[in-house]
Amino acid sequence: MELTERKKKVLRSVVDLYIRTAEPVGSKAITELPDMNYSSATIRNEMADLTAMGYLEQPHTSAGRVPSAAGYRLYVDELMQDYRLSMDETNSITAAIEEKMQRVDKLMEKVAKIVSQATDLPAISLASRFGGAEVKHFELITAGPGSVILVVMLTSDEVVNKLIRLPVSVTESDLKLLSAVLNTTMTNLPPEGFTPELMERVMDNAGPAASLVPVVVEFTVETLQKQGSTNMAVAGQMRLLGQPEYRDVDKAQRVLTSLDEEALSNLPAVMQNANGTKVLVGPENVAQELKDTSVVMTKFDIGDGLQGMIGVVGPTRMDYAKVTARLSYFAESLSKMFAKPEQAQLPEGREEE
Amino acid sequence: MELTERKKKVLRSVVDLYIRTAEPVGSKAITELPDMNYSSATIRNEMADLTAMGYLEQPHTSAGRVPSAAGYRLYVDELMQDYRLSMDETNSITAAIEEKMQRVDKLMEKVAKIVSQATDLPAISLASRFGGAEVKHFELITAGPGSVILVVMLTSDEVVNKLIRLPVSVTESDLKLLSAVLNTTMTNLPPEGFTPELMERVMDNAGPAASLVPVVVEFTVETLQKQGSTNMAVAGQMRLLGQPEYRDVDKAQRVLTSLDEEALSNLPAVMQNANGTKVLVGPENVAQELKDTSVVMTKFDIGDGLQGMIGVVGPTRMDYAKVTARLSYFAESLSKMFAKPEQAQLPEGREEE
DNA sequence: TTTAGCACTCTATAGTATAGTGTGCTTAGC
DNA sequence: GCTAAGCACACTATACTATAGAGTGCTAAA
Repeated sequence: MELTERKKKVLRSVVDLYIRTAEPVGSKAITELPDMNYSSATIRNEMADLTAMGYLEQPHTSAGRVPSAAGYRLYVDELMQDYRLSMDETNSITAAIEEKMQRVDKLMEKVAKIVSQATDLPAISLASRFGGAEVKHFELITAGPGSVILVVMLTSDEVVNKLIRLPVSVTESDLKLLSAVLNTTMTNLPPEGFTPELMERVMDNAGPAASLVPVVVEFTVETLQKQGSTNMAVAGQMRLLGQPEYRDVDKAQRVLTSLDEEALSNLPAVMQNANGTKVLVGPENVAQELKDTSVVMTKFDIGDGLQGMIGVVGPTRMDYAKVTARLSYFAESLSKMFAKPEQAQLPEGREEE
Repeated sequence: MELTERKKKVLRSVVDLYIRTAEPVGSKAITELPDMNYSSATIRNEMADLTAMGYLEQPHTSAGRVPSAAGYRLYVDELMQDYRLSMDETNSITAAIEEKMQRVDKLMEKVAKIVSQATDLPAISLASRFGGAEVKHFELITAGPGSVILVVMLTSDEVVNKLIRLPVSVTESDLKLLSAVLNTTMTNLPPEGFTPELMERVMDNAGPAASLVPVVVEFTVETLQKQGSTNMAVAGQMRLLGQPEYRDVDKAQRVLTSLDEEALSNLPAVMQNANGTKVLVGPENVAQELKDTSVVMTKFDIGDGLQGMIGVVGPTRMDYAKVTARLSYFAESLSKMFAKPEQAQLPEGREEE
């Protein structure tokens, strides 16, 4: 059977209506739409065809139609009308983003919160690093008797520090010597490069401050390894409860629990090669718990080896047009913000507590 | 009417049973308990008395009894049997805690997660600072052309840093001069001490690196102000959905939303003068959304001017004995952990991204 | 090709009957 | 003066039935 223009129009109307009402859509409701000058019988025939083609489903014989996963897919790919963001919406998104954030994890939390607010759905945001960092520069500073501050600057221009307490005091010149040794031998190395042999060699040359070396190495390796990790935040989980398909507490709990348990960690993989906004309709989701749920995701650029992603989780019957529009605008605004040099303070280390 | 021993025993049994079953408790159920050698009629009389005294409530004429808020209060204060943690429980709690954590906010997240797991209820954890910090030491380090790393050590022994980018290069000796000036004039000051006049005076003496001063001051003041803030984490919100009293999605959503929106920020105030574990039964809660909900909280010591608190939110019909036992054990273990010096690495600044 | 008409299916809702649980009260026993 | 047994009464939860309403599919006519 061929998918005529009129069939597409009917399908779009069904999806639109179903998104609005969450109730199965009958033929009469379609005829009442403006721009639909056919009788309900005609629409019924078309709907019967669409059902046969797999785009619609019938909960039971005498109910209206509901879009199938394939129906949503077609809707998202071809039929959906672009949703235009109102000035109010863009303004509030922009305002929310402009608040400066200095630490990636805090930023991700904030972003997830805002996205969730903007879409009234649970939102995920994550920042993953591609390519590991190496150490660019070591510095050791005296900080009172028995205390030394280690400052490590990475190739990604992030700066981390650690307070080291010693049983004995070391002089400033001892530290200077050690710093020099560290900077000549231990910079520009991947975490695997910090072998016991290297450490031994450094300790032999490090002079009186040699006892510091193991602590320095341990901290550095740990830091480098953490560089490869992903920062993820989930926000607004409970907004899912507002959706009629989750009046069933058990169902809601299943989905929400899976959101919490980082079953989402495979989402970045899905986005790897994708560009722009990606929509995963129900069964297209890998995670079993999300088979009944749709995910909309989009990438944005943080710069400095960081790849950001924001996404939203909701019922398959979510307002894809609105959600994708907001998400895209969001991603764009974020990318722009990080491109502005005076705002791009992000990877500069900043410690709160 | 007097509250005889037997009445207390009946009340305790009713609360215990109701906690277990979440169903109104009838007189027959009580008689079937071991150690209850009275007929149902006698129990009925006692229950009628307890109802008259306000400790029990009747959903309707021919239903069993349910504890009132006053009933729970009495139960918590006097009747509750101490719950003994099993080895398994203490072990799993201890194991969970021993994982070292370096940053307060991350630690609070982790703690909230564990507490929620241990109690199967939503959990809150927070760390609030009493007494503001001041700057103990400034240090400026060159980090390649046009980049300077500012390291600030606070009186609390926390270390924070910031990468500053400059349009011009400054020499190491310029930075040394500036560091010295900063250390003589701007240490041991509260945030209000950083007046424009002081800043001007410092800039006059700072030599070629004077342009750095405004950035340094802004960052320092911001950091000091953040010291006073509270770190808070909520975890396991969706566990509330497992409780039968929250089968009603709307009710669950109301409570969960209030958990999210930091309506809990006044909880620390409640704990201020309290010692040990504190239980807030339903209407004793200040927050309107929690009137139907009980909160159990306890304090723990992080040291270094930080006060920790963990708490759990659940239906008034929660297992107070179990929850308070676990919470107290938790708090104790955490306090102990922070008291051990080799574990107490917490306030030593550590930056991830 | 479209549409009007109609019989049919299915659901949601209200109303009714019934079994079961629990109470309060009265009365009898210790 | 307690305690217990018995009984009428109250109320809920559950199943069952009837009914209205919405929507369909099919047929036949325009």
